[in-house]
Amino acid sequence: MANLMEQARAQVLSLTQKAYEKAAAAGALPPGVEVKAVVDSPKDAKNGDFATSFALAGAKLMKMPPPAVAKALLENLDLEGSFFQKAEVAGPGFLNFTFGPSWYGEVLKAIEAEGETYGAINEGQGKKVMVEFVSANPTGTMTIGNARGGVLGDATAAVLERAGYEVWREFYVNDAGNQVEKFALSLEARYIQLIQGEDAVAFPEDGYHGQDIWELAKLFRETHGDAYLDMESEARQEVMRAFGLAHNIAKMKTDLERYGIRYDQWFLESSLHESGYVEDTVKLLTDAGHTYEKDGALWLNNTALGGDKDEVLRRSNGFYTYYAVDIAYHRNKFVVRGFDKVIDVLGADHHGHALRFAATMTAPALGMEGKTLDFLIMQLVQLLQDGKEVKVSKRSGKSITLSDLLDEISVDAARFAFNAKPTNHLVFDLDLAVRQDSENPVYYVQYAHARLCSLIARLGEEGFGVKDAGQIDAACLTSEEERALVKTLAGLPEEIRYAARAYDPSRVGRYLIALAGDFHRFYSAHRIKGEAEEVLYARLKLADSVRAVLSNCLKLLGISAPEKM
RNA sequence: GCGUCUGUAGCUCAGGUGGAUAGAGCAACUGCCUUCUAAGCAGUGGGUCAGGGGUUCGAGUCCCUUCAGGCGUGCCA
Repeated sequence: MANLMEQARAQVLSLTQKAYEKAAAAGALPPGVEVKAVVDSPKDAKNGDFATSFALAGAKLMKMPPPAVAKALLENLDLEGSFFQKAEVAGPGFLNFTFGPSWYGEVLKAIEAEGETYGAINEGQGKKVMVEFVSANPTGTMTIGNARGGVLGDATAAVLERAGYEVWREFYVNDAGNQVEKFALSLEARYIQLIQGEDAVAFPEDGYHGQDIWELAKLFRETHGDAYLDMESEARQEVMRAFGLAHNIAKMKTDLERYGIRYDQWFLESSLHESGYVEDTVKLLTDAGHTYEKDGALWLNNTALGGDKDEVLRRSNGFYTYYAVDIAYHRNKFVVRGFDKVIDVLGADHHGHALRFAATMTAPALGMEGKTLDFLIMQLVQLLQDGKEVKVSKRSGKSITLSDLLDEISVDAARFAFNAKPTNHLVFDLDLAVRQDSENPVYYVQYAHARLCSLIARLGEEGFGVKDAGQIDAACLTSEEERALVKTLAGLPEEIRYAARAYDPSRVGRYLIALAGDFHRFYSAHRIKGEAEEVLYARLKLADSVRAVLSNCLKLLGISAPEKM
């Protein structure tokens, strides 16, 4: 798991520190000064591959002008045995370092040695982390918002795996509670209306008005006929609820699999009720003095735990609230199943809940000390079609569903587009996503991969196979385009680290665009076929490394890497 | 009101712990295919980083404040 960027950065720091000590010993700089220096990668390639602000940061303490400090450092700098072949003073006092050929060779060796797992780091150290995402209500179909949540959750999980965590993907199925009752009532009403006409029975005021309920009722009638018409309402609702849930859950599984998402577990909310775990959890909080009774309901004293308001746990009608069940569910995740870290991917309409809930989880009675619960809150998706906003609303039944979307655009395009930004407000332009041309960045990246495959195959036909990294001469890779390409390749492990820390897989998407861009520029500026053999083999190896990394990262995001386009 | 997210090019967005001349894609315009895939490349134009203060060698980035917008603030989930 080589992270050559990190190693190089550390080298700059230690080389500079040694140079300072040597200069101080020689009397060129004042001794004993501790400098908090920063090493970064200059935007402009003219300023080298790495730069340190050591002289700028230390100048004041040393009571010398920054360029003079930098000059003294440079005079005492020894690059022997390092990745660097050159250092110079520039600008207001930066010390700039330039890579030598050995470093380029090392990068290609690392990619070859690690193959499909190149970029992997061990930040997670095998810790168990659960990513819970989508968890759409089984009372309806999945929306564009779920499409985004699906990609965000799945790609975050993938990035965490690459960062060394043991990841579990989970879908929480809300197959109990108020919404499910409304769902059953709505289905029942539609069923009766189908048989006896729309005026036969009133549709529940706060029921689900969507077309999908009609279709579900029709399906029920096709399966069971009119036999349930004369049944007692309560029993009929129970049958219809079970029928509707089973159908919708199966549909969600199918749609998500089509979208490239597979879960380790579909966790049923009802199981928490059936096992008595909700009741036990509430009792735990009550015994610990976190609750009180008011107006016939049982309340959680959440303000005492740091929340902004109290929450009802058990309603006056005796039913537990979603809030109570959610506490039980999270206790199950951490205490029963032993996850060290849990990430919940939620829509922005849940962020108030997330803040309150985080406060609740600090209650010592729940036994979650040392555990981490993080929320990944995404802003809602704004859908554009024909340049106008399409309102997404489940209640009106007018939403565009995930399966509608996948009928329009490819899984690759959808996954790339929804992974374009971290969690903030996202504008999804349907017309743009549908277009299969260069305006769509996914094709820019895939095209680079296809181009490479074709190029390597063509050379192979002519007898030029890709050589081992140890057998090529990396010193041939001297042009600006080649150097930029290798540097981008070397940056993947760092990119994975940042993406994993920030739960931001969109970084990988942007990395792919950058890498594809570097390759296209290289391809336009240089040729491989027909060059002198040393150069040909070095460039061919570079090309093959780029191909491997593009494929690797595309697959990480659940996007295909086509060999032809 | 309070909480929270957001405000960077005409549009959509990047900009680790503060660093050199604020970037990319799209859109507009101009070039480049007898040579490994033109779904590509090169170039031109485009900015009060929402406004105002502050911190310092140095601020899009940190602090304070004002303004504008999304979401939340249910005995819903």
